[in-house]
This record gives sequence, C-alpha cells and structure tokens, in this order.
Amino acid sequence: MDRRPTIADVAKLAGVSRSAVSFALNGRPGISEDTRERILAAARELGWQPSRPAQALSRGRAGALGLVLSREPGAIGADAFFPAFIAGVESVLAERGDALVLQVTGPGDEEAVYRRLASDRRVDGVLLTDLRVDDPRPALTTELGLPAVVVGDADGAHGLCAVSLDDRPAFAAAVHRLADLGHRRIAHVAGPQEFRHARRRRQSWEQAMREAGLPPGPVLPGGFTAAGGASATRELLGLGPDRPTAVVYANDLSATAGLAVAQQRGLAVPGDLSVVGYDDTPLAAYTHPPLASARADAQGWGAAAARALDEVIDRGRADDVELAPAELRPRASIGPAPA
Amino acid sequence: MDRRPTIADVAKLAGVSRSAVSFALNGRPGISEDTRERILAAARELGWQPSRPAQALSRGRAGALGLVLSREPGAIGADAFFPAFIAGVESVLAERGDALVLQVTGPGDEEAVYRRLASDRRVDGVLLTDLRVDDPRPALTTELGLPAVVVGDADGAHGLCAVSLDDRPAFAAAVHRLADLGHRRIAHVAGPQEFRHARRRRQSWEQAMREAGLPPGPVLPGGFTAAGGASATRELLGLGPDRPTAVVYANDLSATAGLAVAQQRGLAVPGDLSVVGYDDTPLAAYTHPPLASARADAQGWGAAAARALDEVIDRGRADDVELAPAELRPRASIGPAPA
DNA sequence: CCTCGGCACTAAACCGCTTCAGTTGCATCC
DNA sequence: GGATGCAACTGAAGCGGTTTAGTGCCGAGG
Repeated sequence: MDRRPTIADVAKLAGVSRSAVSFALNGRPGISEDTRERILAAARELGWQPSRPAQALSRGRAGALGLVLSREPGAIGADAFFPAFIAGVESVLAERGDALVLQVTGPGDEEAVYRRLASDRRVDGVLLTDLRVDDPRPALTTELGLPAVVVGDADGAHGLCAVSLDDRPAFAAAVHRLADLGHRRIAHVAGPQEFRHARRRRQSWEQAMREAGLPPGPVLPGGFTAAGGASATRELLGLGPDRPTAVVYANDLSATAGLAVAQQRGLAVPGDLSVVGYDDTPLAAYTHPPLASARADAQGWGAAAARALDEVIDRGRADDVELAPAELRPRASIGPAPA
Repeated sequence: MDRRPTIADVAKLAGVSRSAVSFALNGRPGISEDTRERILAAARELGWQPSRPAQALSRGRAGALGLVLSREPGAIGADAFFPAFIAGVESVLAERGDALVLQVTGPGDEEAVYRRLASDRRVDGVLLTDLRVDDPRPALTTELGLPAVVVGDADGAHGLCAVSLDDRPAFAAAVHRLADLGHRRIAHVAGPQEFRHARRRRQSWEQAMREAGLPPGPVLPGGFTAAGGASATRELLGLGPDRPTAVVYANDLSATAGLAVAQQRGLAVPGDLSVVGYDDTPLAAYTHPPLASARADAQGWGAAAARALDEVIDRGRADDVELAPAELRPRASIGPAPA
C-alpha cells in the first residue's frame, strides 16, 4: 500500500459511489446525514484528502493565488513589507486550504512570467505589487484574462480593483510635527521614482510641506536602500549653512543609514538633525535614537488584497478597498530644530 | 473564443494527434524535426502552454515545492534570510517553470499543514527550515512519504538530506579577532535555544572561546529580536566592572539593537564595547558604527536546497550538501578592548 | 390502485494532459 | 520478394477528482 488513497478507496470503504464521496465532501445536498458521516469517517480513516491537481483540473480552478516579485536578487531581503504582506495573504488562503504561489523574477522577464502564469492555470489570479509608472502589468493581465488586484492606489490600476492604504496622513503628521518643532528646511530622501508608491510618498511629503506653509526642501534619491540613504544624507549634510534640519526618508532602511551618516559626522540626532523613516520596521524602535516612522498594516493589507482578489475571481470584479491609513509613530529621532 | 486553447487545438492546427503534441513539447523521440517545429509553431500561434493541473495529474507530479513558514506573524518581517533564500529557491525552479508554494502558519498547526501538504499532492516535496530541537517534522515527513530536505545541519535531520552552511568559521574569526584585540570577556546574546541554528551559533561561539583560551562569558537570550537584543544588552552592561568588553550576537537585528542600547548608555562602540552580529543584513554596513557581521549566502543556500530536494524527489535520496561557510565581515564595530 | 414528485444515490462523461500499445509506411537485407 | 526493423505517428486508457443525467424507491395525493 504505497499508493495514496483516492476517492475510489474512500467510496469502497464507505460502500458508496465516488460521486457520493464528492458530494459528501463538498457539502452538497442529496446525501443523507448518516451516509455523509460514514463517508467522512472513511476518509478520515484512510487519511484521504482530495488531490489538488485533480480538483483543479475538474473544477477549472487552481485554488491558488500568484505573487510575482520582480526585484534584484540583492535587494530582496531589504524589505520588511513582503513577509508581513505574505503572511496576511496566507491568513485568508489558509481558511480554504488554498495556496500562494510565489515567483521571483528579474524585471526583465516579468511579462513572460505573467503570460506563463495566465496560460499555465496554476493560479486563479495575481496580486500586483510595486506598481511602476506606466506599468504594463494591469493592461497585460486584463488582456490575458488573468484576474488581478493592484496593491497600491488606484492610479495606474487601469480599471483593476485596487487595495490601497493612504500614506499622506503619516507624512502630514511627520511634517506638521517637525514644523511645530521649528523646522523650516525639511528634506526628503525619496525612493525610486519609477515606483508609484515611492512617487506617492514624495508627493505626500510635498503636499504636507505646502500645507505647513513651508517651501519644499531638497529631494534626493535614496533608492529605498541603505547605500542610497547614506549617500543622499551625505549630500544633504554637505549643503552648508542652509542644510536641512530634518529629513523625511521614504523608508526605514534609508532613514537608518541616514541616521548613521549624521552621527558619523558628529551631528546629534535629533539635536542637530531630525530624522523620520517609513515602514516602522522591527528595528525602528530600537535604533539610537529610536527612529520615528510610520506604521502601515502590511498584514492587513495582504489579507484585504487576497479577499479582493478572491472576489474578482468569483464575481468578475470587486470594489476598491481603502485601508486604515499609515500612522506616524513619533520617536526620539524627532526633536526641536537647532537654534 | 473565450476558452483557452488546449492541446487538442494545437493538435488540430498542426494536423497531428494530441500525443504528437505532447511528444514534441516534451522533447520525446518519435517526432520528426519538421513535425516538431510545426507543432511548436502552432502552440506559439495559439499561445498555448500545457495546463499545470492537468500535467500534474497525469504525471503524478505537482511541479512545485513547498515551504512552510511557522512564525509569529509579528516576527515574520524581521528576518532578512527568507526573502533571499526564497529567491535562491526560485532561481532553480524557474528554469523548469516550477513553482514555490508558500504556507505561513502558526507553530500550533504546523503538523496539520504538513499532513495536508502531503495528501494534497500540491507539492512534490518540502523544505524544512528553522529546525528545532526534537523537531517532529523530519520524522513526520518520512512517515508521510513526503520528500523533504533539511535546511541546516544534519543533526536532527533524522536521515533526511541536509543542506548546511558552517557558521563556526565566522564565529571563530570574530572571537579570535576580538581576542587578538585584547578582549577577554566576550558575551553572547543567543537566539531562541529551541532552534537548532540558534543553539549551533551559541556552540560555535563557545568553541571559539575555548580555542582562544578564554572562559566563555555570559550568555543571554536575545530571541533573535530587537527587543531581546536590547534587554540582553542592558543586562550585560549592568554587570558592573566585570562586564564584557565585547558581545557576539546571534543575529544582526539583536546586535543593532544592542549597539543602540550601548550608545544610549553613553558607551562608545567600539571604544568601550565591541559588537558583532550575524547575517550581514543590508543595513549592517550602514549602521553607526558599521556592524561587523557574518555573511552567509542565503540565496545560494536556497538554490542548493532546491536542487537537493529535486534530487530527493527524483532519485529518492540525495547526498548532504555543505555550502561555503559564513564569512566574517569585520567592520568598525570591532575595536581594541578598553584599557 | 396508480401516478407523481422528491430524496438518495449511481453511472458515465468530462477536465487536459501523458503514456503505452499499436499501426503504418518505407528502406533494408538475405 | 517476403520477412525484418525502424522511425513516425495514432488511439485509447488513465490520472483523480466533479458534474450531469439518470435510476430506484418511497410516501403522498387523487
């Protein structure tokens, strides 16, 4: 008995037909309560679970969602967002025993990956993250008839359902707080501007600056990386007497690196320079000084995205979802502007 | 024409039987070069790809590997290892168009997840990571007939193929370097000792201490977390005049938090305290001071594990793999012992 | 008493691919 | 010139489920 049990074994053991087993398993009517229990008992006894490939084939439904990560292999570990996001997706899928299929790819063959995913029938839909400006993927998935949901705001979603989370309140809170503390020159170290979320964070910062009646300070590219954050900070600190007294970074990684650069230069944080990150990584509360940051519920985001995608798959469409906005976690890296 | 093309459509277009298409696709003999090309052209024209569920069903092979992450949802983002590891796994799978199926679960229902995975037929094998002491999973997968590979050393692998990476050289290098710099009291902030890799890192540190002729200093639990690293460090620094002059942490997260605690106390790093991490996270080179750490090739590890698991699936077994050991990246957080 | 409807269940087709056992046509060999 | 062999292909069964179209039985209604 090397072979795993099939539905036929269960049927034989329970003394019914294969279809009866299928009906019982899927809670269909037309099976008496007695029989249903006998069948389920038989299944339990044999340790039988329906074969997913077989189910997928006959139902025309893979029972899996796809997530394509297209990043440089090196940068892949830098992001605390994805693990939490994925955990959220899983929390929804796990209920139904569905799975998440992950594909990691370079930016180059992204399109091919989606095409394969679409004709492969391995997933029922995909989550689109890290949307870029002029991202071809929304149109592509539509063309391919592959259900998709955009993780991020509706701009550029091309009519797809978008599950978004507003980061403006967090940037507004940070900038206003800094303004209240007397800062007038507040810089931004931005993420790669080909990404919509990076661009949006930058815009959120700009808008907050305008609201606070401050001239938008210098914006430097930080690439979401530690190296980028460090070199942007070096440049900012080299600006002379008019250098910014506060920097709002696009993420914690570049912010933490910036923090270190400032300290390496002998500057006190927040005495000489205030610093704000974004993401509220596990480390943020434990840097020296603790890094003010913004907390977005990545896990909730994943769960919401998975639910939305489910709905798109089932009903063809779903309403956009707006999650609770990111919240500023003020910490000691923010202080009064230097005199 | 809403329906996606099937092998029958390709066969019709190419004017051959369905089996011919299958043969051509899978590079089997018995199809002339001409016909093969005609078939492939037809497939290309229709944009046809074989349905994975159908292939899986008839081949009895899912064409997917499973990875179960059982972590607290909160801790999930803290680890830079997994994203890189997963990228490595993918690099192997992508060649064949195979996929990685991810399951995230709490430690509680781990066993159920593996049981389901085994009878589900959704994956052909699983990668076992984060092995614990007395981990039930190796025995469980063996019992279930689910091919598996242990990511980590062979201890506790229960006869399964293990893909390991020696961290001893890195700890030895760190401790010896510290010893050479005059440090005599070197502490260790350990990871959760129920994990074999955490335990092993601790042992590596101990062994290195013995080799250096030093009495193993205090060992405190750091839980691989920032909070744990911070509180362990606070405790170490409270030990009075005999407090350690150097701390070797089990990972970068706790080390970075420890660094911050020391600085918060007004201690200079490395002037008053030397600090070493492990993992060489993207941030390590950009902290203040840059954090000495040990670099393990997580991506290569993932790739090797995937290849080993493939072999186990195909041939029933595979030889253990020993990867290039982790290497110390000495950085400015290490310095001469205080006078 | 006969028919009718509905419940509980079965038989068989079907999902899309792989694969094994043939079948055909053609060159080869004695 | 008939057996032999081989390359190139076809037909049909099978993978393990789901689903549709029945079938048999029983109680109710006229």
